[in-house]
Amino acid sequence: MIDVRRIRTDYDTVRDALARRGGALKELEQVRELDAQLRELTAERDQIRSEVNAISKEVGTLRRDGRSEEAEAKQVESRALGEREKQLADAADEIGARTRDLLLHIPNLPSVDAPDGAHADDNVEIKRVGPGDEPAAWAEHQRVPHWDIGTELGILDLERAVKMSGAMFTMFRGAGATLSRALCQLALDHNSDAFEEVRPPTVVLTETMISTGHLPKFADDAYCFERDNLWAIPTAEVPLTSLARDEILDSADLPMRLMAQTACFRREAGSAGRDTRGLLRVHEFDKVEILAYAMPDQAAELHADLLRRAESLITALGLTYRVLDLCTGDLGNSSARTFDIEVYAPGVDQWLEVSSVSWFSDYQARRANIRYRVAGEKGTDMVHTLNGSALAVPRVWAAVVETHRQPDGSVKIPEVLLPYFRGATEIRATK
RNA sequence: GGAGGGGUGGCAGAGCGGACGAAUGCGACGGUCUUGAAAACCGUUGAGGGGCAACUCUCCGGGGGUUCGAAUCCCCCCCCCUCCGCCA
Repeated sequence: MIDVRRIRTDYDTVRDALARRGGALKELEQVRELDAQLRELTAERDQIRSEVNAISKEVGTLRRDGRSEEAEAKQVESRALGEREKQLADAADEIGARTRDLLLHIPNLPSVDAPDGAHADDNVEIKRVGPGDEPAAWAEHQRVPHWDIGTELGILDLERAVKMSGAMFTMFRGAGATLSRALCQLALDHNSDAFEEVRPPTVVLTETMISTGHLPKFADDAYCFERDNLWAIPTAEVPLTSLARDEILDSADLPMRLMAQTACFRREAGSAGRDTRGLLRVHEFDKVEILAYAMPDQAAELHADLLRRAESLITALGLTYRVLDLCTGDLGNSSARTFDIEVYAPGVDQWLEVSSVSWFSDYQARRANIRYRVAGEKGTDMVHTLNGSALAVPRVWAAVVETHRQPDGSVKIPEVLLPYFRGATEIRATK
């Protein structure tokens, strides 16, 4: 949520910032109008409440002194005020609810540093490591799509996954499952120097989904257990961000860094028919997420650190990648600035988004009511939240298998993963 | 799932219709004392909204109700504890 007070006091700046990402100007204007009404109503309501409170005190005194007739008269007076108060309160509640609902639908303001642009084509590539998608850089044996490699080596069983769960569900087998697990473990081990490992619930309440900005706007993208009013998380960002919900953190504990490996569930409602083959787009996948709560002046450095950490994993796996600075038009709803990491998968000849490293400023914190206090100082402020995928399994799995495929059809296991492979150094067909 | 007990400030814990934003204790902070510290003593100490301010409103798990007035009474829900049942 953006701050209503900013809408009140700095409307033009807010409007211009929002305009840069092409969003919700109508809602913004409505919020401004409703907020003005709301303040009038609550001021009047509070005035009446104040009178009622004063009268009630008098009634108490009069009754104690046995002057019940005078008390009676005061009660009648107060009763009349009470009716007016109720009208005002109802009106205020109604407008307050509408304001909040609008506010929940307004995206975050982009950072001044985020490049302008309308869609993905306008994202700015700021870095490229490895040969990229130069055709000459890749050998023939690396030009095999991962689903074929998976079948050849018996490490990917999509057919049976579909039998169990339907299209866009996956199953790794044998060394393929080991690879999946090894990737997660590598990511966790790699960040254990600074991040607390968490194993959160993967099914959460509606309120938890609202905090991160995944509801109410994007309900169609998530799986819902209607009978129990629970949602399957699309990313560990959801529970990890709610971990501190409604809490006031001590500045000494900031930045607070958390990481978690979880399954992630996505309905991919808008993308039927796209990337249907293989592991490029699936309904359930494992991911290691890294996340931080910070004070505003710590945020920039943390954002850079999260990106560095995500990059170094990709580098360690020997993959080619590029980093994009997302333009205002392509920014996620809650984000102020996002860097995407895309790895190049030679077998399918595609750049695959494997990590989004985002800074949410205080947008999520305001939704989730997460504040901090500086010891000895008065008052509290909203924290900033940041997060990124350290490693998302299926796409990285695909890129690893395609990149490291050998001329004889086997897949060489990257050195950093060897500790997790029980002595094996390559993946070969078992029969 | 069944029966009973409970949810109050950073923590512990009183209050069960008016003087309660809430006793008391602990903790924390400031001061006195001390070479320094401890102890003792004195004082301060929740969050949020509106208002230039004076000031005012809201919050005692959540929501609704009764009342001139609710932490206190009534209804619904949630959570925690104990016992029983079931169970990876």
